[in-house]
Amino acid sequence: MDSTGVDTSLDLNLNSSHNKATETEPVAEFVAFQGKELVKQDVSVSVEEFNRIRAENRRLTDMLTIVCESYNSLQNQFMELKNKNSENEAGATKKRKAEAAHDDYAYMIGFSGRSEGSCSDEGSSQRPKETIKASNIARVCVRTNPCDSSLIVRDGYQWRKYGQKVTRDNPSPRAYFRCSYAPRCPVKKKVQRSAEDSSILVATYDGEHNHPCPSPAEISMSPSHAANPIRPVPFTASIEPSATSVTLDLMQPGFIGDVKKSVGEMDALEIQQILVQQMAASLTRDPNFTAALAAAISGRVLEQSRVEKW
DNA sequence: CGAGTTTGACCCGCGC
DNA sequence: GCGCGGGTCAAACTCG
Repeated sequence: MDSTGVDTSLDLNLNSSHNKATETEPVAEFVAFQGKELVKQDVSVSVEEFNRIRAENRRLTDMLTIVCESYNSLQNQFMELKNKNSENEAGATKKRKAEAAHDDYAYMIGFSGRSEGSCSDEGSSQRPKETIKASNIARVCVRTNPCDSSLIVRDGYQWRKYGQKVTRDNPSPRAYFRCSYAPRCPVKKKVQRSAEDSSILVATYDGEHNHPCPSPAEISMSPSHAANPIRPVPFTASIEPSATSVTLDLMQPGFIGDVKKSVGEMDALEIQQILVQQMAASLTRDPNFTAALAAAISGRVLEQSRVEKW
């Protein structure tokens, strides 16, 4: 937190004013004067501090209001899409186009999970090979900088790219990754930009890791990560100042189970609760977010105090 | 020099 | 049976 800098500078100013007084005033007068002055200074500093905290509190409240409004708007969009999707499912053909529409729906809400047979629409169109293998498919989307063309989704695991392909329904290439942390880990990951919004990366995880998450030390020991360091916490919130991307915390207790559950099986309240929990947990636990928030707030406070001085 | 990435070729399942 | 498209392989290449 940089906000301590504000207090330090204030203290230094106060001290310097006292020093000036001691140089010019006789001792007796100074003692009496300093007594009153100290009380005055304390009160004014306290009031200043109080006002500062009140302003900070007001700003944080405003920010919270904005976040809540954004969340509500997203929630409304999600409900609309959900309704639309249920209508589509009622009269939908089992062609790939319908499947793609369902995928877009999954993209919009940020994640989707499918357990085998839970999605009647997709289950029939899946290849048998996939149906057998894909007992645990989770989809995660991550908003990234549109200028950034790399198909890298930082989730804390070590991935080795083994292929890339341009698919028919999406102009952007799809990258194929295997978990390289454990030699026999069966997990695969496909990463592709959303066809509708190129700033959204859609990662599809296939399978379950048969090993514990890499520890921070192990991640940092890895040469590839030393060159391109990633945050070692799996699926944690990641907020980049340039891109302002938020990744849902999929390793939260209770979330994995929900990911495995089909979206259709989750009721609105359940989804809402999960989203709220994930948003709150992701924001509060991420040190980058708290640091960025602190920097922004302290920056504004400093700017305002400078303006007030003028 | 080793590990990771790129990319064209190949394999396999599905739909017609 | 054939063509299409997604997924995987593996040699060449890159980078630290």
